[in-house]
Amino acid sequence: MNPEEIKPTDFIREAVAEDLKNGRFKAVRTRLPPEPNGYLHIGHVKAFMIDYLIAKENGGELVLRFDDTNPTKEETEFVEAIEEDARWLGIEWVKVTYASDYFDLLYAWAQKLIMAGKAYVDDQTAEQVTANRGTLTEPGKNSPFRERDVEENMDLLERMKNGEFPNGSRILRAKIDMAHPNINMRDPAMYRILHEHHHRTGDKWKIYPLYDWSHGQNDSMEEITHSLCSLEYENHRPLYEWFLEQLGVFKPRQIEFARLNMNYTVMSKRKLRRLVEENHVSGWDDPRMPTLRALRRRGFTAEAILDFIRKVGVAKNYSISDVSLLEACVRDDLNKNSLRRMAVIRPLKVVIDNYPENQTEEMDAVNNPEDVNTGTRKVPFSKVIYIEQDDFQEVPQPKYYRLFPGNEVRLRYAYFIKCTHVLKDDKGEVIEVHATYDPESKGGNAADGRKVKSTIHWVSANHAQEVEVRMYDRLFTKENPEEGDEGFLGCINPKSLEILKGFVEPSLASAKTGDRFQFERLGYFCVDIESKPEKLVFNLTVNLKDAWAKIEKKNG
RNA sequence: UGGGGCAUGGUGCAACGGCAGCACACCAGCCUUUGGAGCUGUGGAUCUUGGUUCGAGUCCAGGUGCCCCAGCCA
Repeated sequence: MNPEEIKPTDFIREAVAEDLKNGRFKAVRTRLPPEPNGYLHIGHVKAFMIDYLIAKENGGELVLRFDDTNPTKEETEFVEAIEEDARWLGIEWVKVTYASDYFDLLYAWAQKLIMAGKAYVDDQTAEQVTANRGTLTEPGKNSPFRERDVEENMDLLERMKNGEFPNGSRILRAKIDMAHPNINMRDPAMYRILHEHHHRTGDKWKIYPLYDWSHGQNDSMEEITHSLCSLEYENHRPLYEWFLEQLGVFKPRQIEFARLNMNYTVMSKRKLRRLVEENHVSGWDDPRMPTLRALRRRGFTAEAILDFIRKVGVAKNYSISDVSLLEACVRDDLNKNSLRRMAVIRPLKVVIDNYPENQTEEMDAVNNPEDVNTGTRKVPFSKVIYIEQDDFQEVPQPKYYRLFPGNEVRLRYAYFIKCTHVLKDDKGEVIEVHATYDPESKGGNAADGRKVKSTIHWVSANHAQEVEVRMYDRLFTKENPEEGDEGFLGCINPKSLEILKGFVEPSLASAKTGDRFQFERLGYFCVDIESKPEKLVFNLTVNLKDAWAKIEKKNG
């Protein structure tokens, strides 16, 4: 599926269509404004797709603009990572720009505002500025420096720029209204002094613009028509528009939507960073993380993620999407598109007593029942096989119809077998199951037409390859990890990673990093980046739906 | 208590004054060489109180609940 096939309708698309119809804008240009200070996660995808698709659907353009106004936090490393992740999603842009590309012009615009008496240099300390801002219910107080004349303001700003003053000693502020009910309008800061090296402009600048003074102006300079952002910027829209009106420049339209939240995970950069830095996960690409690199490593496809984003929709409601919808999307994609293989991840040995000692047969197995074009393969069968521990019960629970003493089941693509007896160790654990097979049932159907209730998967002990299987579960045990006293670190799921040694059929020997398969009756798996030909490593992407697990749960 | 925003099944999103619908989840059945997939079906929602209207989830008024804003972060 191509991203452009995803065409939902929503209030933003309606607004854009209206703007085109009534002539407010003649074409559509949107921008993607990531701050290069972290890796992209699934929450970003929603915003990215809104920006990308709305431009695309309207025959417009998307600009990828890195919001690099804070040199203390941003790094080039993230610029590359973000571009790579966005490309993986299939997003296309007409050009890459940086907020820092516009520092010179922006400075000139600030001077323009000073000349118009709309901005001033404030010498108050940060504490004083805060104290004089007022509160939610009380108005603020004017700064004693608010009425400085134009010449002095121009001179001071120039000297701030040249590095004559230490960090924090002065700021440039817009002159609006200290009594405004919207706190963002109480003479917001435009420039702060920061003697910092910038990843692109080096040491040229000693002052850096703040978001409110940079973003809208950059939008205007690039003639962005629709500046789409999350709900928390709704309070900033009056300021966004004020600057543009004072300047008398091209005025884009800002529209806000609810960002993506998901249960059983955390999305904030700060929290994700803690997970990494405190070693709760192995890194930014640990398959349990919600980052795009992690999801990719885990085996999620871009198509599945895009499908999820489409199904989640766009609205202004604060909402928390269900991670099970994401899982449903990836199952849906992988069901249609992944090759089936047999693997046993919790092995139990089965000896077929009446099968010839040194015989091997090659069984025909379907590669993907959802896509006959993928053909078949051969799977070796012999006297000793492994089956899943779950597929045998010495004393069967109600409704359990897999293997148990006296019961007959089908070995997928092989024979019917019937359990005769078991061998146990000192502790009474079943360590070996014995069975007999029906030679007349080769391929999986009995000559006399009798039926079995269950089909189980298997691998031939002598032919199987031992592999590592990493079973993942949700990183947190609580739907909302942020709530409660212990915080998100207090509800990390101790079983979010389980490393198993399993056996896979021989055809998997040549599997390469990134290859995806369905291990029949278990789930979808992806070859990990740490996999080597002599030691294959598979990650669980998502399990198959498990009807038996539900019955078991109901049974208690 | 100032300002801005949002309230529809369990979750997310539709319905633009005219039979409240879709997806995921849930439940039941059919089918099945994956207890997968597929197919069929059931149940379940308009925050509240008034008003306008032949008719209100939608319009109006009041109430309630939740989210955002007092960084020289974005």
